[in-house]
Amino acid sequence: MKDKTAQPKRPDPLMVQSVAKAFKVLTVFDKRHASLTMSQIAQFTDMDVSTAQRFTHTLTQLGYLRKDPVSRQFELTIKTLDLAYHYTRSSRLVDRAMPALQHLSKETEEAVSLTILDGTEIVFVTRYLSRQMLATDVITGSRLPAYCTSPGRAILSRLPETDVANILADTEFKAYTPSTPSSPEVVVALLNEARDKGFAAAFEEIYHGDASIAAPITGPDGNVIAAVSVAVPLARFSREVILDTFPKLVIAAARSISFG
Amino acid sequence: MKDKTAQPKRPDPLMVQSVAKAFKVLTVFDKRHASLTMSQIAQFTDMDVSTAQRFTHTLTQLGYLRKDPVSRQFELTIKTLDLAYHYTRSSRLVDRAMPALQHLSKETEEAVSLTILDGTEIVFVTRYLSRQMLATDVITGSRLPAYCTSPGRAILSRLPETDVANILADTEFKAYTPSTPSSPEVVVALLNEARDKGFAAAFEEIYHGDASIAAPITGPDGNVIAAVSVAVPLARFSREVILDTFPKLVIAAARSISFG
DNA sequence: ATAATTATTATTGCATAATGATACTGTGCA
DNA sequence: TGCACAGTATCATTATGCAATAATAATTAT
Repeated sequence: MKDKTAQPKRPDPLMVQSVAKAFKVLTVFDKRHASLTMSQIAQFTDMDVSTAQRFTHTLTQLGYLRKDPVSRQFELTIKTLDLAYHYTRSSRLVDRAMPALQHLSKETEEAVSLTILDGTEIVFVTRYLSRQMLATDVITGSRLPAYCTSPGRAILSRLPETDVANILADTEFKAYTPSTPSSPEVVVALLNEARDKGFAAAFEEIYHGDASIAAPITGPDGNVIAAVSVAVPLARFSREVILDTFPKLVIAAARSISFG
Repeated sequence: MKDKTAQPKRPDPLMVQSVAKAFKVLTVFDKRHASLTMSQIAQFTDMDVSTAQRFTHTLTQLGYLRKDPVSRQFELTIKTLDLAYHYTRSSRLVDRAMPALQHLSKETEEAVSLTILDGTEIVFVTRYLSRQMLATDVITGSRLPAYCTSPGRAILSRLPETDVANILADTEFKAYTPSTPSSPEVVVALLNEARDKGFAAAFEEIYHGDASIAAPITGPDGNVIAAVSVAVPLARFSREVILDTFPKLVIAAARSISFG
């Protein structure tokens, strides 16, 4: 660089571009794109082919991708579980939540979860299924929109109003079912109700036939950090029985997990 | 590069060094090191401090690390679950295994797992716990040595002898309990038995009071690709009952999952 | 409270790692 | 058999990532 005043400055000089590219390659793989050729990877990531060659080679050497020698397609490897494992294993929240989640799982015999808010979504950190609820599309790591899930609303109900407004502003409202809340105003009303009652309830807002009850978990400083929830099928419980049975159990679990 | 004959050639010119460094930073976090300062990261990864600064900054921008503003320590974020989620979600094996695992979970009411061999270890891909078995240290992503686990030996029993010899040569034999196999010879004998019977059994080889039964899952070409297992506590079942009850269920599940 | 020490952040010149272009090789198909 | 396309290997170029270091902030010792 000869004349620095004439050259455009790097927007973020600390950013290692190659790392961002590597994750761009890794995150192109999902259920719809389980296996991809190098040309496809280059295409989807908008990289030059020789750049895609270098990153697929590097990620393969590191063990996060593998290449099928016959079809010449790349796919994620089991090593991708390692980071998630270390995250879960090093989480004090998960450690602290285990006994209460197990207890709640035994009490309710339904699907019990610990979830964390991330942006406009909740992420399922820990899940205990039950013999009545094994066939589910929601697994550890699954993300669902916060606005139309009981854990999401449980967490949002304890956030400052400005935070909630920002999150709802960034939220894409989509009618998963006729019961999905359709606007920020509707959600805010539900949040107020959740705050008043100490728990959030959702009936068939994403999946038909599914209901769930969630309560917020707070950290040592009183701020909300997660939610504990129970998912139950409307095929086996009426709305009244759900609202009479589960909230107190979920609230008790959330309280025992909360710090302070 | 002026004179290429004089310059030492890069051992692997396609390798993107920065990506390897980024994963070195990410994988320094585990249960013992849940939170680390930038200086600690530099130390553990053997990097210069300004290099550590760049990579922690980059990984924070990408969302995989977060920095506690008070303690100035970095930790993994929930976004680390994303890759694992995409891996699990895009796995045809997991898709195919789900119904059989759920069925086996209901039949047995014990901890049912799908595991894959990776190097000398098995990795737990999918786990169904039961109300009797909720408190466990083994979660999705956990790794255990193949040589002293029933899924590990189920898989090893179907591998070519040279592969098995190499894996056992690379294995660190450690006496987790008095029942842990102590040498390759002992393991090979157990593998022969597993091959003969079509399933592997392990009694208290890693955890006291734990037993497990596993059967290998084969791919379309007949090669072993995974194992399905059930873990049961010796507190509730005798050795005889375990060996009489579970093998046929696990073998049936493995068979229904196997391709071809 | 202050000084010393340590850690972190910001900045810079430069060497080389990463880039894009492209020649070469391999594969599939009409 | 020839062609089209994908993948691999190589090369000149340059922008990125590097280590050094100054400045700043935080922690520790007095």
